[in-house]
Amino acid sequence: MAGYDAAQLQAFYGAKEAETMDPAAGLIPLTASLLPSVVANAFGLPQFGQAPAPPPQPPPQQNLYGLMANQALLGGLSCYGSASPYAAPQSQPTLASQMQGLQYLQALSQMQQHMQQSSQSAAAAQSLLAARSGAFHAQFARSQQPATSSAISQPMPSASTDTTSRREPERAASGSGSGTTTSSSLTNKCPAPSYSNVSAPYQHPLATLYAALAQQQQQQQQQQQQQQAAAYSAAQQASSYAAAMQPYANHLHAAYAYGRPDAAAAAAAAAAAAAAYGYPQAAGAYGAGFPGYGAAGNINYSTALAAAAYRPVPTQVLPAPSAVPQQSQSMCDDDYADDGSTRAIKRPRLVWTPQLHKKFESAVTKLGVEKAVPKNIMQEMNIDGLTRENVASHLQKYRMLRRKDGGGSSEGRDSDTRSADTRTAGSKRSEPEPPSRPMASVAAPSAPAAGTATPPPAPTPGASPSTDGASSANPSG
DNA sequence: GCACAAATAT
DNA sequence: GATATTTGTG
Repeated sequence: MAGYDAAQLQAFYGAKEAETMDPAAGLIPLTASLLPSVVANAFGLPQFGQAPAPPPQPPPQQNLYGLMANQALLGGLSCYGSASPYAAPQSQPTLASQMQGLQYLQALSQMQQHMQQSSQSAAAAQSLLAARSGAFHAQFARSQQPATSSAISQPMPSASTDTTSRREPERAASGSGSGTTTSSSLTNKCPAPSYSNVSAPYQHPLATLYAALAQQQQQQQQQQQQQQAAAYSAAQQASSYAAAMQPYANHLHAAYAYGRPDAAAAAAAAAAAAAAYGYPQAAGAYGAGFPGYGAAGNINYSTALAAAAYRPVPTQVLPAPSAVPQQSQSMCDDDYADDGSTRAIKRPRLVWTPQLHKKFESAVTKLGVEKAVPKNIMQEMNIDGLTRENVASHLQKYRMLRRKDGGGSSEGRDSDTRSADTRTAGSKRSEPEPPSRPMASVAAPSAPAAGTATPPPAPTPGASPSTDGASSANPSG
């Protein structure tokens, strides 16, 4: 968010809220400093600093969301509905005619307080989160004995009682594992439709996941900085594609970074999550195992982990496509087109982590150049929530890089398999290109053995029920 | 419906 | 600008 100098703003707008501002902050968010005074002036309302202190928020209930959702970690998450704790308090019955404006100001005040408190108490909150998460996880594991889904994908039961209508990823219909997958799609990023019983803020489904990855990234960066220095240079020479993919090694999309650079909080959350869910933190999620970084020989690949690398935490599922979700509070504005229509639901941005990319590469290599089409790759990868579009997009980039790379070495594999069979509509641009090289990075195609043999180093947390129900569906088998 | 490339969004 | 999603075309 753009910051504005408080002094300048006050000088310019004649704001009288100096006392209420936090001088330490220096930069005051526009929404927290400028708007209140403007609104107040416009409506002839009391100034920000004169407004009665907002009532203390009721402590979050010991519900499932409360356990997992740490307010300190939710600063930037955009999925706040009207029931958000940041919403205007409903308890100032006087001055009815001015209440709306007043409440608005109070809401802003609260929001600012939250922002400040969040950053200050992040560490403390984390320890609490860790403790509670651990306790909860054990408890949940006990109550979910026959759970079919993984602890990663289902760290907590849905807050909504309606679990019958869930929106399967489109690939489910494409035949692979329809009905066998237990997790949700990437699109399930919205909170429960009913906030009535949820006092704690909604946790972004991807938050825990990416937080965990962030933690892993931090640890590994420290551990591997030295190795990478040497390995990376060597890898670059070996494969320009690997070099092109370098950003993956450290990539944590900002969109999922809680909206603010609170790395400490994220890391702490990751630690808590890792502890609670038995993430193999040592099994590098970033960098390690990514071909081209020297650790190729030691893939230490985990299907569950790879899946977790992007799979959301399905705290809630969307209504079935048939029942077009009305513009209810259950929907995030960010999920829809700007026109506000419920028609277009934006797909959450998928980050292709090194693991994910590795699996992608393995699938491509295994399938061969000819059969490496989005659908096949998707099935081969057998990752929950991954859509054909995701794969297609990545494949597009993958091919482009390969081409750009000069398409040198041809590992060939079964390139001879080229037959019209798979070339349904594609005969057109089957590029007379050279066989294509498997990307030196693929180096160890057999290592992960991706789709077929998955049994990876199970996290083996005493609590977590299973590594991943996904292992169930093995489409192309 | 699928694959692909280009356009668009973040 | 890089990366991912969406759209248009065959």
